[in-house]
Amino acid sequence: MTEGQELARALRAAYWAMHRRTNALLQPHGVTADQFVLLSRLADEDAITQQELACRASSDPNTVRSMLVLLQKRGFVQRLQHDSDGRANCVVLTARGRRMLAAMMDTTAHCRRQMLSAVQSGNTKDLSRNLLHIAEVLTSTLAPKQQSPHRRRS
Amino acid sequence: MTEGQELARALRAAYWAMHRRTNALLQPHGVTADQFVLLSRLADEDAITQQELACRASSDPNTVRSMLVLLQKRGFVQRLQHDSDGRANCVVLTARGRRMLAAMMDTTAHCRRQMLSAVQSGNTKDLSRNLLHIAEVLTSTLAPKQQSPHRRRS
DNA sequence: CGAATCTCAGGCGAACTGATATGC
DNA sequence: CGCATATCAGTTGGCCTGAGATTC
Repeated sequence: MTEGQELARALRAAYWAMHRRTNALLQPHGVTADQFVLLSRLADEDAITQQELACRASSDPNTVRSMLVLLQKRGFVQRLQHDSDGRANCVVLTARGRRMLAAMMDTTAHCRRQMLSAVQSGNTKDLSRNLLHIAEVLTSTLAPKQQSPHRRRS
Repeated sequence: MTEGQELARALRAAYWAMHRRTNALLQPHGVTADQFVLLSRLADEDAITQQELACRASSDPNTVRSMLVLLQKRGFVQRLQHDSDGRANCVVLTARGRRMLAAMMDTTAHCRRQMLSAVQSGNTKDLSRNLLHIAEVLTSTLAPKQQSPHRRRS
């Protein structure tokens, strides 16, 4: 019965170790680990809405907005009007944002390599899939009525 | 080369899913997920120093202190003078703290079960070990000059 | 002496809540 | 109309830094 606790503890330990290490590595760049996550997720697929970005970055729309405002001031991202939906914004990486992201990727490459090498028998795919599955199970049951973590008037 | 990013992303997704879910479950108790972690780690081995507790909870001494002050006000923990070391405090769970912890454990039991069931082929031990190994690798190299911020000197 | 442990003050990024405006 | 997306204001818990006091 303590297996669940062990897993929870290990998950927390691994995440915070990664987070702290990334923050320390990125400090010279003047960017936080969470901002790095946003830029990184944004590079996967450009021109997505803030909500979509929040979903991919395991964050929420309000937090993403304030972070984007900051990143936009520094010229890393740009928010454009959506073509077909007047409500939405399209977030895109600027050329400067891409250069910065490349530099950050380089800085943190060794850290990622360390993480991969720490996995026994090298089945990192399994590890990632299991983690994603855990996330899936826990978020899908967050709001029984709807999946997205949005309020609903009762 | 993107495997490291996938792992990092999956790790973040799983952790935050767990954290948000736990926070939501514990909200009626008036306790946060991080406070739950502290009490839980404290139940493993009572009467440990704040620094040791910070290490086990993947946190830092300053944060642990402020959290303990809050938990002490509510009567969940007590901080006593260390027997042999005048500098250190011994943190112990009160009877009320143990009752609250038991209630919280009960509330979050289903969540932990969900996490375990989400792991394919049921090798949760491997998963936990891999995660702990990742944490170990990343923290041991955090400060090249001095080992981990709170490690016991042999 | 230096090193370790805790306390205290302060700042800050990020998560969260709630309300509002606007477009679907 | 309801619903969805984004903005804005404000609060909060927790992470972090740096200082100081005390003890080993």
